[in-house]
Amino acid sequence: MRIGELSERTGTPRRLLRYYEEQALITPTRCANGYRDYDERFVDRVVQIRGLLDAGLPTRIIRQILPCLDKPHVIHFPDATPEMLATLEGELDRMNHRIACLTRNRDAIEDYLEVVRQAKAPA
Amino acid sequence: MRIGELSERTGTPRRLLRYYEEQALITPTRCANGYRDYDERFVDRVVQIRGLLDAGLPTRIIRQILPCLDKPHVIHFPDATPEMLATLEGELDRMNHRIACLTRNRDAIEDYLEVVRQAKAPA
DNA sequence: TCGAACCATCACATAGATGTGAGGGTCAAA
DNA sequence: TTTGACCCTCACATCTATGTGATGGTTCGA
Repeated sequence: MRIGELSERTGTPRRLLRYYEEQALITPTRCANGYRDYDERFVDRVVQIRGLLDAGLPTRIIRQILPCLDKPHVIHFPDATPEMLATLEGELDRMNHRIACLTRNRDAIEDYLEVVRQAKAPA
Repeated sequence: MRIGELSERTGTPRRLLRYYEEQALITPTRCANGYRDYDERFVDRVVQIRGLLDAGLPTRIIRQILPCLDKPHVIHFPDATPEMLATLEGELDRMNHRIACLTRNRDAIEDYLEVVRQAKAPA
């Protein structure tokens, strides 16, 4: 599929699809005429990238963790250098912090909304 | 306490403590000489702000949710306008998405590391 | 064959969080 | 009283993710 369709199906501006490519997060092939050519798998990939960006991860980190997220890990054994693994463990840590922080605050907001609703409903 | 101590205790550059104030996330009092004066509660507050920023929330949103996170909700009933509540529900939603996305990817990274360790250990 | 609707690259602009430094007060301890 | 370590307020710089538009090529149906 071409960039326009991927853009529509992922709700992502074309500009950003090109940007993600520039950041080496996705690597579409090219048609004879130079148009980018994306296969189906890019849909999920892009959604995932956007989710991670939205969660505060920079492209630099996303670029590092994306290869680990493809189903058959087997292929990626060789390129797992010790520094790479250390980076990943560090990111894992930071992600856990993020999750904890978000969860804590989400729960607090939920509590708040709950209390407010209680106060309004019986009025 | 003054800005320097708060900075050290929270690991936050002074510059940012002033920025958070400018963004109305914290409102320290002032000493007679113009120095900012923070009480104990600002330590947790700043840590919380940083956590939320790190998790991808902009100051604009953080400013809105912070008041809901103080323990006695009771005080904040009156200022809960319908739009405000709608905003909060929307943010709740986005936070849940973020949490889901982060959790999914964290688990995937964990799996990956697990597999890599399995492959290295018995070698 | 022409126009609409795609696509390409390039470049400049913006917004938010943060870095850095200039120029200048305050205050306590030597 | 001077020095060093604080503090203040600007103001400009930087980085990352985005917006926007200029300029031009490709394709396809009227």
